[in-house]
Amino acid sequence: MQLNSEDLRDKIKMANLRPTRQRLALAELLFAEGNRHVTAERLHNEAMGAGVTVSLATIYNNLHQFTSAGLLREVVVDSSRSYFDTNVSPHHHFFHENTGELEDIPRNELSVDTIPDLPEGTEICSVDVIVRVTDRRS
Amino acid sequence: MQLNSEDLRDKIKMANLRPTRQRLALAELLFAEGNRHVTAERLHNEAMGAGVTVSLATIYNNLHQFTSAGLLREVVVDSSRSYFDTNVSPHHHFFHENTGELEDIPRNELSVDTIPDLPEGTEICSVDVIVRVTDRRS
DNA sequence: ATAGCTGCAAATGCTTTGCAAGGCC
DNA sequence: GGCCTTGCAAAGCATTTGCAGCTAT
Repeated sequence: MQLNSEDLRDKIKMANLRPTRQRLALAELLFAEGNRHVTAERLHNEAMGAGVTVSLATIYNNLHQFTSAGLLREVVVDSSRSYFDTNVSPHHHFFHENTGELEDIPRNELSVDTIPDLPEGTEICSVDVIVRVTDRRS
Repeated sequence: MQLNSEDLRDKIKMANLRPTRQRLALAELLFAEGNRHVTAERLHNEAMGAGVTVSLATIYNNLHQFTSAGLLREVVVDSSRSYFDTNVSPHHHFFHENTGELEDIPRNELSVDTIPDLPEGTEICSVDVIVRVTDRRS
């Protein structure tokens, strides 16, 4: 999944968002190649490193706008940080407790077999599985 | 699982913690009857309501001490709040997105069947499944 | 032109910390 | 007495908000 500037522009337009300088730069970092899992802070650092001037507030704005548009998915793994995943298809995660890194579990490698009876009057919104791992002998 | 004051005192002593007034009161609220899922704020409110003077800092101290002692388990479901579960045996959860309520999934009603290949050099720390539900038609 | 974006700084909300006073053994 | 606990207020952090100025269309 390799996207060029044109593709990114389209992707943003289809989400009814304006292709501003900052937004394009963030989209580039997020979607240009393969799947990514980022925190707001990390993305901010990357943007700065890439010579793009973006404020942290704008990072948050855009991450949430992308999420609303279905271009990103928010993953809750750590109560102190928010992670955003560029892979929006249903799948689960490994979370490295040591490094704070998030990694996809290939779709075919994990599935939830029995679906429990739901509480009265509710419907499933999503099923999230997080396999927390640590370095061996730590 | 009905515990009286003596049982609670023992439980606390076994965790190498002192049975102070606040700690006993919190243990009472948490462990006296059945399983519970609480946030620090909720527990604080309950304590106040029960006429027990406890500061929020002490609530956090004790929740973490109980957690370290294996009497509680922290569950990450919402990036803005921490939940503590009095059920420390392995099990999964329903999370009501509307109410912020956490509920156990009976052990036999959900299991993860295929275990994925772990990343190199890591070992499983825990497997957390959260079934997020919303009220029907919301 | 105008509706949407952006940056900054201030505000927020949950959680943690520092430290003096108090309580358990 | 000594050490663990507590409470308060202040600090910390990630995230959000208000608002004036900027920018796509």
